[in-house]
Amino acid sequence: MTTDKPAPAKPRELGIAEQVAVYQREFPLVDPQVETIVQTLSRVARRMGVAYDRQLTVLGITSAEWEVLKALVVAGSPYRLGPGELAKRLGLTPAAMTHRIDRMVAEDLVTRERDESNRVRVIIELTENGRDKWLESMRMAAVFEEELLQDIVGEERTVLSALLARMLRRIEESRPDALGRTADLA
Amino acid sequence: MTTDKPAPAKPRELGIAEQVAVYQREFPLVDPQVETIVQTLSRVARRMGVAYDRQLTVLGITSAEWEVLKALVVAGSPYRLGPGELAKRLGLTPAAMTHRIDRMVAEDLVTRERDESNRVRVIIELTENGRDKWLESMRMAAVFEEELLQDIVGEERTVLSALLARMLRRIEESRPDALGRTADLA
DNA sequence: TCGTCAAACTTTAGCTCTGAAATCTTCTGG
DNA sequence: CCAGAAGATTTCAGAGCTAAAGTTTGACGA
Repeated sequence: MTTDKPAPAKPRELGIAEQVAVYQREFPLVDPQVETIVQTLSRVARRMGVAYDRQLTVLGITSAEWEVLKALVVAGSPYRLGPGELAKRLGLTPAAMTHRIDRMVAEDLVTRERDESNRVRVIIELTENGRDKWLESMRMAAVFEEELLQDIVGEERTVLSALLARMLRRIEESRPDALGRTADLA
Repeated sequence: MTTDKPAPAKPRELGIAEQVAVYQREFPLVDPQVETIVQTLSRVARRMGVAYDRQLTVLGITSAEWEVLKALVVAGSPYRLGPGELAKRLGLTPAAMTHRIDRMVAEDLVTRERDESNRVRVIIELTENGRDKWLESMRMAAVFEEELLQDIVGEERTVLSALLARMLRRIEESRPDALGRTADLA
């Protein structure tokens, strides 16, 4: 999910086929089929991000805030986590988490209170409003996603799912430094 | 392509199946198959972005800079564009473009000179170094992408390509406001 | 009972990237 | 020759983030 909201001007973009043709022109080694798949997948993901952001804007929250809501929902009832734990799960520093929580408390998305059993700790808890926002975001996303897959029907969905899963497995099973290591690096 | 470089801590993440199971638990209306496809696609795209960023780091450039290099390469030889035109193509304000170009000139990725035939205009031109960096980024990306698709062979690539293209078409052909419009919005 | 240390969060300072608006330079048309 | 438009840059301000210092609270050995 992308993070920016203000769009100063919409960027011009080539179609996939044109884009791949340009890459071939400037870098003849590319495999057109591979490049087409990769470009299409990236672009679909980007468009999805834009759509989600627009939906969140309707709800009056940012994608950064949505990530926190999601982490709390995923944690399950009673939807509580400490700032440090949230920071770990979101890949942020504790400082950034503090600021993000500040905003979210002000917007009544979460509450912040000290843990009375161990007063060093702080408990961040989802509010009713915060949970409602998350549920509504899921409702909107479900509508969007069903429309996105409208032309992919029946068995095709199984096929698509399996192919994507294989791509993901290929990335995840490689050690991070192994993937994309170029033997012919300048 | 994501924009951040410094990773303060790697976020914890559930597997796709677990993630979908959690969503089902908290929001029973989700279609597990749709959600699996969407989550997998998003995650593959995210991993790709991380991989590209790592490669660019090796080259010593940021993804913001890479976008400028790409725009110039796409424009074709002699790889020249004005700041205003670049800003339009990247979806930035001219001010942001000026700053970005400042950095890139300092790093010998592009040159900035006034157009002698119309001295209001400025010409940004790719340097040899800038072009080399872009070519090298393509070389690394090609290796990575081929590995990414290693388990998808022969006819499967055609199928995957077609399915993704259908998804993209579904997004692009909808008017922006139509996609994901929720009739049951609170 | 203390004193010291560690843990968890917050605060502060500084950085990068961006947009809006003002400014500067140069060209063009009457 | 001047008014105004076009194009780029400068200035100012805001959002987010990190690193490092600071604060509060709990744990533990002497």
